[in-house]
Amino acid sequence: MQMNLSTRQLRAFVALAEERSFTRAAAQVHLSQPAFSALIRSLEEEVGTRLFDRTTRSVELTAEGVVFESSARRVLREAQEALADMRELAARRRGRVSLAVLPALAAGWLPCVLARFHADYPGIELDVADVLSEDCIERLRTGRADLALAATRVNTPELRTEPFCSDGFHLVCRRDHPLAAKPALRLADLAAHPMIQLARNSSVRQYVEAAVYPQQLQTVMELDQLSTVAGMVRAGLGVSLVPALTLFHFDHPDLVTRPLPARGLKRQIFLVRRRDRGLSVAAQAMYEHLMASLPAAHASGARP
Amino acid sequence: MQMNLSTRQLRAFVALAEERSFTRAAAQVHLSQPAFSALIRSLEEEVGTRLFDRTTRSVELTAEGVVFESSARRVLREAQEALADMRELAARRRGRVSLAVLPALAAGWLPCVLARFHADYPGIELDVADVLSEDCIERLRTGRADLALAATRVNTPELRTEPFCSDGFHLVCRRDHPLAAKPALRLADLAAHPMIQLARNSSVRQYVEAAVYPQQLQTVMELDQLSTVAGMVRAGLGVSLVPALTLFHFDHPDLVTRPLPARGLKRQIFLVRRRDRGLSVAAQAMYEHLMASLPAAHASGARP
DNA sequence: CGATCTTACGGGATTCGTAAACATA
DNA sequence: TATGTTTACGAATCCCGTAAGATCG
Repeated sequence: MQMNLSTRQLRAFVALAEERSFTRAAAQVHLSQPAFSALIRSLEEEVGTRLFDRTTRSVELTAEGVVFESSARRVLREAQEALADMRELAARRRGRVSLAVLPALAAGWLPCVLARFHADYPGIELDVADVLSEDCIERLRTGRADLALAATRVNTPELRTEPFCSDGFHLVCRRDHPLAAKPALRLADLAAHPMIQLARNSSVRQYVEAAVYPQQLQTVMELDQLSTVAGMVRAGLGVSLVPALTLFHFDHPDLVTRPLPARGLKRQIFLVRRRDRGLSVAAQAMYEHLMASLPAAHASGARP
Repeated sequence: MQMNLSTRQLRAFVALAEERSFTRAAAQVHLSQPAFSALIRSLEEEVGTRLFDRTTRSVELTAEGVVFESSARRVLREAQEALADMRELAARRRGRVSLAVLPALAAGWLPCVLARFHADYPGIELDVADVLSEDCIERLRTGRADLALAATRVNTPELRTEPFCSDGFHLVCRRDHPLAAKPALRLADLAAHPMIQLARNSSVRQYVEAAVYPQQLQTVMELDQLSTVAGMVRAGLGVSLVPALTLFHFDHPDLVTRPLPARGLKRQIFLVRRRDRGLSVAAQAMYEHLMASLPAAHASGARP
């Protein structure tokens, strides 16, 4: 009892039920009248009974046709809606993208980028998690994120990593600090000065420690939030070393930021995605948009 | 943006979503694998986007495919249900017939007929109105009845009448009445005896009056219900003249029923239906069943 | 007789299955 | 290399439109 039914048959049926004329209904569905007649006949065979009583002068629904009409209209409408929904997704007029982005990028660089994305695709919902690298990866793994911008390279069978941008480090100190005016600033110059550091599990800290190794820095304090770091530096407790993308935190008249030579100390930002499944249409649009919006190599960070 | 979508495509989609393998899904829908592949491709083109991420090793729904799946399943299910319902109607396993039948037929003859009909088509609902001829016709005209068995011939552009059966008349009297034993009973013999009559708007009364015209009968009483007539006759108030199909009302030891000669006094029962619309499948089945169950010409009426 | 549905039929597009090519683990 | 999907292609089928036929008012 394998049946087949097409929306064309249903459209023809509905048209005929409305027009009560093969000729007019055929025109409505852009078919010759005999072809239309055959279409109705095929539907009646499928259904197993006559749906219309036709004489040369009048066309009327049979009792069975009346019963079928409501079903036919409902099925047709739902099919059309389903298809229209899919086409909206395909046309990127609707959809949803979930991002997991390092807080530094999320606060400084991302807002303008997403604003432009939203202007291009106003119907696509955005879900941004501004979390540390580790959490970014976890969200990707559990499917809560489509794309992640994180600082850790992941090479598992399920995740795919590609370089996104690199981020030079800058010294942050008070305007009156000796290093603020030193001509050729180098990493080694920092050893003599007390440092305000970020927490050990932050990617920034790991980059810094790796860069000076085996040398060690004088850590006067460990903090979680960069805005707190800014306050401490302003208070003269020490200097700090942060990626260029986070410099907007230190945009203050009392503070000076000075770039360090990129070689040796440069953190890499990666774009990570799942390997097993492709990107949704919306996520693909986001991917392309992100790739076209790479932050300037040594940018001082866009302000929100 | 004229779209077309067939249940075959939806079945293929659902099969592939379940099986996650073109080969297995193709087998499930009885298609060669390449043909199946083309079917999926056609659906994806219709929808406007990829629905499956396929590598040679794995087939998975895309994000869009996941969205489509629920719609596809719903549309497919509703289409199948609609078609199954129609086939049940066509197979006469379900349906509904509305009859309008003269009370005489409805009480005496119809029950056995409908019992057999119901045994043949247990899924078809029956709606019987046991009303007088006039009402039968009215129900037909307003669409509340599919078929009517009435005593009046109707020849309008909307109704079609065909003879169904004829019904001879019988005298009903008490066993001790003079007419009970009269050898050759004739219509003229009744003139001398007081009659219990039915109401003037009943078809029986009209037949009787027409048959004796221009002669007149002695009307001692007019009643609406035959069972009341039976009581009156038993009480010795008079005799009565009723169609054979109603004789079951007079099945009593004190009463005698005697047939009158059929010529001159015989009422015709007609089967009436609408002219504009055909019969539903169920009504057609009923029509054929009724035609095959014609009451015996001079039957004394089947007992319920 | 006229308007309208059905049947007949030839041409063209679609779809099928087999076989070969291609891709990934 | 083996499994499984896509491509290639000839054949069968289906579907369309034109033209002729049938039917009811």
